[in-house]
Amino acid sequence: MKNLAKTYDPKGFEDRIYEMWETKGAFNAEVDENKEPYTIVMPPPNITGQLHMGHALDQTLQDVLIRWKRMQGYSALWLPGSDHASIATEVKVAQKILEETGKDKHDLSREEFLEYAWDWKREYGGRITKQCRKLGDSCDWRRERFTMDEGCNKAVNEFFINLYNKGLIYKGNRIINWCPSCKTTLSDAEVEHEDFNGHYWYIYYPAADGSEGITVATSRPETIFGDSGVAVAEGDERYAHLVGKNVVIPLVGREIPVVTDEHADPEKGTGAVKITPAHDPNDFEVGLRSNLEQICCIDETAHMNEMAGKYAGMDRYECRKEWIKDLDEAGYLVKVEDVVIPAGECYRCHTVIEPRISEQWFVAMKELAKPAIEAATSGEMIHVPARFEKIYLNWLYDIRDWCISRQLWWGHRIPAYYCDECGEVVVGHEMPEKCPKCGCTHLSQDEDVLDTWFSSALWPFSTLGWPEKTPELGYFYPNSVMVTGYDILFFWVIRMVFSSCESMGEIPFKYVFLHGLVRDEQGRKMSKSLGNGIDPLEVINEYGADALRFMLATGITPGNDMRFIQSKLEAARNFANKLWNASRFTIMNLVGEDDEFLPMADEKTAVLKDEDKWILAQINEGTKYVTDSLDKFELGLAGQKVYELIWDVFCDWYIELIKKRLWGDDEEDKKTARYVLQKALKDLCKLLHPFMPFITEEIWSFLPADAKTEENPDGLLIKSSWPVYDEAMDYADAVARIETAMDIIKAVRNIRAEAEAAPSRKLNLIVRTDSIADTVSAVEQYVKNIANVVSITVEPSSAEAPSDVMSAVIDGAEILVPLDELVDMEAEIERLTKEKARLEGEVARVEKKLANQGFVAKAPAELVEEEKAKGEKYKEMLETVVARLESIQK
RNA sequence: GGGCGCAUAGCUCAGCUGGGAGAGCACCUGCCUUACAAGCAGGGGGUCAUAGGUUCGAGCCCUAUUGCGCCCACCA
Repeated sequence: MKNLAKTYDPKGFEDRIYEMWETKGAFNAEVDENKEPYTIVMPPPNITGQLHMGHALDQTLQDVLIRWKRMQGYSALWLPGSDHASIATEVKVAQKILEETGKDKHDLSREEFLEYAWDWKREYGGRITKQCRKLGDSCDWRRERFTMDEGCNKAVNEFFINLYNKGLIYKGNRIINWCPSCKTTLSDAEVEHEDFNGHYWYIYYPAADGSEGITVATSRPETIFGDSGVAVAEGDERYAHLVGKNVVIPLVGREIPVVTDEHADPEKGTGAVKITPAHDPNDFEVGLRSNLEQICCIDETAHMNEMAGKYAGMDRYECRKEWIKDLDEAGYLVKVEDVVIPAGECYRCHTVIEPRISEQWFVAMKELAKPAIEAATSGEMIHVPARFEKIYLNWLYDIRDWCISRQLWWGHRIPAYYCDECGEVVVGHEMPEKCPKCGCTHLSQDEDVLDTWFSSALWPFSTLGWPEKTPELGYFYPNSVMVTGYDILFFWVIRMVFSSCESMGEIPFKYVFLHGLVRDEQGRKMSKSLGNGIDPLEVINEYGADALRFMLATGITPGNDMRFIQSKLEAARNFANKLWNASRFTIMNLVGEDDEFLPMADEKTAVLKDEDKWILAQINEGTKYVTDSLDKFELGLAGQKVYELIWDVFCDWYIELIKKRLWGDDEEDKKTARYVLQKALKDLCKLLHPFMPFITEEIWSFLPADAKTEENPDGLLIKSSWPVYDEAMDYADAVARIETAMDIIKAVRNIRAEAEAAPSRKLNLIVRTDSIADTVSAVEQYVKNIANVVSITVEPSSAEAPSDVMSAVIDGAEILVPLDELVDMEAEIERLTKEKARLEGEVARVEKKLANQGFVAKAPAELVEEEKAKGEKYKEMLETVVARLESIQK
């Protein structure tokens, strides 16, 4: 008979479903003025990478949002792409060239190298986007972009030229962060600060005139060869006699002036600080103020140059060792102090940064930062969670100019051209025919490329066609939300904001939804070097994409790191299995021998029973909760709620409540039962679909289709509509009756377990009640069906009770179960005593609350009433338990 | 030096605007009950890091302390 496969095996359908979606264009988003746009552009993964858990988390969150919004009727665009990752790719390609040909990168011409790089891109660039499909990403692949494709290239040049023409991009000789290993400059954001165990070496510089010299402390003695002065604080009497005079660099013999400068702090070190303008950002500033020489002594590979005399050619650290030894031997090393030294590292290769003076391109940030600050402070752009706004703003308040030129080949070449004759700089889309200044026809383009983040900064609008005024740009911009890790807030988010404000005159996205890192089971960061990374594809292979997605999206708090917990993954898989089996049950009861659907009621003809109303009410409330949670980006809460609705509500109760009806002979009622069963399952599939798209679509294909619409001619779940909360739904009475039935059933189960009465043993119940006799009669059948009860006798509480019974008390009634030989009076007394204590506690708590004048006077009246009602309820229950105990003890 | 996060059941974590402590896993007991043993039913387990404070009422708000982690920063 037509049904789902006997066992849940995601491998059996995930790929097939994805292919179907793609074939049917289910992810395609169009400019449609009849719909509201909803846009997410995917943070472009690096073409060098493989899909890792970070991507899986990032993309799952995006896919949940985009699928949800698509179902809500938005024209939901999720635009995918990849990043050329300038440094990372260049390093990888260079490695490959070395391995394959034994040649160094510089043995090749720029053009030859780039050919390799493009080959590499063609071969591996699509790797991640292929892997994304395994995750179920519902991207509009027709619109896939690459940061170095023609359009992005154009956007980059346009942006650069605009900023240059406004004077916001300039070329300057400044001290910059230099990575001696990647052999390129880095922006401040790309430098990570680490603490190292180091030393202060105190070194004596004799005075040139033979008088008392100066001792300075330094953590980097190898920079002494680049010293061009010693600074002391103005008015520091210890050194006043030397200000304006020279001291001599020991062993080197070069004379350098002693100057006063605000940078020198009498409290620190010896109060005198050596100044190396070419290798320290502070010293650079001091040098400018006192007009000191900029002497470079370390080359771009972090080796000493000719300024270091006999140490020339040595690695900076090797030199340090030798140099200190020599200074010590010559008597200039005064003392050594152990100390923790912070140092900057390259964020890619972790080599210690060497500050160098160099002519580079910069973006002037002060003005550009203003609208980005305004975007956040005005509340126009919202950070989720809110605490990141402060971090965002602090960075912007202290922002420094952004060094954007990189000494690499792979990237966007800087659109600046130099006249070979007069050196005139021309910035433009193409190389000019001749120099506008001297008319020379020999010009050459700047050799450098731009920081990778310069192009990704334009991602929210360059991907939609900017600088062209495309319909897409008009419709899908600004983006609705940017979903990304908090670790790239500075690299990327901030730069997108100011770039967008500058180019589009508008913020790039309304919400910045930041998530944390996926850590390993021990809480460590997943990293290549630790080898503790977990491959999402392997997880998908074993557990299915749905399970992985569900694990990643639930049980998390926005902005917090999460751990990859195996048992959580299994729980998610088990949940999928549960839904699978519940669906099999449903389909089994909907489909006849002939594989056709059995007759079913519809919304109008269904005659709903209490449990039908109950499940519909539960799903209705659940829909509101899930929708509200998603609105607040609380994906974890939303997912948890769907889990409860499916497992605890639908499977544990509703299916049990209607089984006998489905198998009975009341044909009319069966039609209603079938209708509600499939309606409930379909709504639950809708609510779960953003989280577990594959299994829900597969199940959906076996269920009776909702009317196919023009929007959704294939009747796909992915294109169906999100359930809407129905405020008018009022099934309170039915819900109350079902809850009473559940109370009785639980009481019976409890007693059965306690008495170790076999599930097969049929029970007779006595329900003693003075208040809810009608309700009990109304729900009798449920109790009989589910709790394996044969008869229920409803009596007033004054009636005589049989002796060999076990009992339980519920709100409004006492449940008695005659169990003859199984009744263990001692156990019964113990249980009742415990229950009595619990109820006494409850009563005491309520009474204390109500005796508190402050509570009665100040708490909301509704709450006070609620407490009173509870008090009554517990008192009544307590009385019942006490009476039972007394009667037993007699 | 500045800023932030986290401390809740044995483990991993939820707990939204303050109003009777939750989940999953693990553990104990009983079940192959015709959707599901990746399951069903029942059960045990928490002074919500510590000390104060605000409040009728605090896991949640305020202050301080302790421990762990993270981010930023040009200390010789």
